[in-house]
Amino acid sequence: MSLTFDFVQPQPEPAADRVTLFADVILPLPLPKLYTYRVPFELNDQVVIGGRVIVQFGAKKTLSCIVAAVHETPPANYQAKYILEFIDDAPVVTQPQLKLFRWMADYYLCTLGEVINAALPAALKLSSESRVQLHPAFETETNPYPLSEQEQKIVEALSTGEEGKSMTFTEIGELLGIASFHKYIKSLMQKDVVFLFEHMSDKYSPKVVKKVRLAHRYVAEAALEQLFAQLAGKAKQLDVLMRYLQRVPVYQNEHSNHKGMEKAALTSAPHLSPSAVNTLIKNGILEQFDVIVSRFPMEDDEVANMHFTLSEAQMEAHTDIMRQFQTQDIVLLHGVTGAGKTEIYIDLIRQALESGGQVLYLLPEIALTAQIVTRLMRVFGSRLGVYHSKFSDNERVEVWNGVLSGRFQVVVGVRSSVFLPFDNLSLLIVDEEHESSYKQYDPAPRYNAREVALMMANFQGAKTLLGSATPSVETYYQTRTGRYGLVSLTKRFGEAGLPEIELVDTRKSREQKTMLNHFTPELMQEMERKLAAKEQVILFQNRRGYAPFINCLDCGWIPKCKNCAVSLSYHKHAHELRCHYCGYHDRMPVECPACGSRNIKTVGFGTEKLEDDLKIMLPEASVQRMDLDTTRAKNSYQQIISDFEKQTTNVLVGTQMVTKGLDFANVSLVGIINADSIIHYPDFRAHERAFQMFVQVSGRAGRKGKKGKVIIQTGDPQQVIFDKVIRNDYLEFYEYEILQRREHGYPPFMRVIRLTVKHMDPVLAEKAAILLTQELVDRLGREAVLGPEAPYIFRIRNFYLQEITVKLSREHTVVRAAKADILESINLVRDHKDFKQARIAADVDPM
DNA sequence: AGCACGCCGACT
DNA sequence: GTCGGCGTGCTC
Repeated sequence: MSLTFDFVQPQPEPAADRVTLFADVILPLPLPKLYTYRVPFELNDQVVIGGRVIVQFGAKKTLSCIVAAVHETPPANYQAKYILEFIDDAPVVTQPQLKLFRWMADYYLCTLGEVINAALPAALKLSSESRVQLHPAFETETNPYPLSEQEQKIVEALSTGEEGKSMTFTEIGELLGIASFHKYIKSLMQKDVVFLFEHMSDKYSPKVVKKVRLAHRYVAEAALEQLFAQLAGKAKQLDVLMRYLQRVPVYQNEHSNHKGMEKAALTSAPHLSPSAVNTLIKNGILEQFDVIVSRFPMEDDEVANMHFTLSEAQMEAHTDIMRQFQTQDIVLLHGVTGAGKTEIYIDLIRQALESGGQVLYLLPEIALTAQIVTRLMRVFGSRLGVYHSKFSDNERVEVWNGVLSGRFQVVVGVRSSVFLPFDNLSLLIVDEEHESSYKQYDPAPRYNAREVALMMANFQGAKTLLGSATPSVETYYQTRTGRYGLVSLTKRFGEAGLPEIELVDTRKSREQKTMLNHFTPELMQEMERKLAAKEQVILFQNRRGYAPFINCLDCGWIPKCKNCAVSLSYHKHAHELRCHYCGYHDRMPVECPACGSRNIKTVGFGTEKLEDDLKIMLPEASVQRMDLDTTRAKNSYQQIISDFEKQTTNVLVGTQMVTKGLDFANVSLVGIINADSIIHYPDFRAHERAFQMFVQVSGRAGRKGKKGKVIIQTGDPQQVIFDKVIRNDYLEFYEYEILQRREHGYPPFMRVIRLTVKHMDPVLAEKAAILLTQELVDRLGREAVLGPEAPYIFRIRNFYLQEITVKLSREHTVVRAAKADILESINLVRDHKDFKQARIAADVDPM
């Protein structure tokens, strides 16, 4: 039910001997502290910690917020306002959540309001909107003021329909078809024709299905016979009626009529006339009624508890994990791609459920596919909730409420599912734990879901299994220190051997002029061979668009984004130049705006160009591209995957999206088109990321017994990292990388906090950053602070950037004290009169 | 985050 | 002379 309500008036002053309660509320705003409101005495028993209340904040705003605490201490320096309304009689945010959210705000240097804002599905955040209603005293006949045509329209709309009808501003805008209608409302208010009031509404609306059933008086057999006689000659209506009786056995069981059937099953049936259905309803033969249904329809647990057997290696790993859980809260399952980690997870989840606890299974967004959901559904049936970013708000609220009510005991979800109201978590699984997409980069809270989930597991006493074929250096280090357990699964499931990896030197090919567009002859030949054998190919290129920039060959002109310090990428399909940082786009010029030349060339290449080239070079093959641009729509991602699965497409070209979790049995070749751009990235994690990407994408080659092949194109095959990729030697990579980290003082040995100063004015950005650095150095010491420095892309969305990196020892007390110092320094700069417009963001553990 | 209060340019 | 720009401060 969509609950709507208007505000109650503030309560009168309570008598002195009565208990006066105050509630500290979390406003969904980036404010550093909680605000204290007074509970109207009559409603004392309605305050619920974790429940939503409505308050007036400032002169105009009415907001819904969460009660964080209730107490009897009146604020010393100000008069608390009254809470206007209580929405929930049970917590929407539970105590364990509040504890976790506080930890998040603290750890990630943001406000509780920001955490709440990210946590609550938008549909749980009430919005206030102004509504317009006809003044009760208004009558058209007695109205002394003349009304304009537009005003007349508004009055008409408000007086049609039931008494006291109201409209929102948006509705009025739609009615008049113009944006600037406020003047008419203002004028109508002055003439006492309408008045305004504030109205809050829950945005969640349950899903309703229209059903039909036979009107009661026809249910008896005799009455039915009579009805048939009555409808004789009305063939279409009789058809509908027959179909209804076929589906609902009214003859055999009169009670079955009560539930009826879905109206859509009649109106959209191929041989039935929708208008005949409506005629039957109009004539009172069928009656229509609404039923509230779940957005996650689940027949029953028939499908559930499907069993499968683990392989011997999986069994062993499973036993080992359970054994380690006896002494260890966190275990890393290091299993090569295709080793069958998912079956182990499923078995552990089943076990956890049997003991009565909740389970959270975290996956990166691109790995949470229909494949995995279907698989889990078959085992866990209606106990499984799915939390995905492409879900609508209403769907998210249903998952949220389902966890609260206990309907969903297992949730498989993406990053944001760490916000769900678990209170009895017994198992946490973080698959692909090394994934950087677990980290939210912008806006605040800049949290890492893996770390938040680990903290939640810690608070609730749950065991955690981290899974990866290429664990993050930080996580693997913890297994070395003994803080995490370790289980390794090194054999691929079902006899599939590891792919053969070949390095191909693009520099040599270029010198010999044997390159075919961006393909070496080796890769080209291999592709042709595989396609001839009716096998599939995946090509990985970590850059979308057609070309990263275009260039006038006569005057050297390169189009740049007007908001950011980057060149514009050329997107051929849209025939546009686009900025990948702010979304700015412009038509592709026919001639150079600087010199008028038509001699404009594209430079470099992205997925779109590869796709284009391949369509010409391999005319027989069907080529599909998978990147941010081709997967924006809700189902396009799934469509691309299923086309590839069905082998409608032979070659899949894509960005990082193709590296994750896709299991295609027929892929025998993976090509990495430009390995160098991934390795040479100005960041301490560049090698780790490169290693992970290469190994993950290689894992796409060869499954179900077929040995796959991987071709890596590089200008420098001698780089150390390749050697480890080729031998798929994670350990060796780790040993090499951990030395670098120790030597240069990076995680896991040191903790990094990145501060970014943004300002529209480049000079002020730099000055603010220098001041911030000075403050930090004063508090933390010179050696802890690096920068300030303008990043490689020094301007984004018209803001000039400056970065400061703080490195801290990992000791808890040090970090805690340092964070207080950092906050103090930031506030100092913020309060400085010259830097009022500077924006400062802190990113704890950046990735 | 909004929104109000407060000081400097282009208009009736 | 005013209307309105957005810069700064506050919201229990």
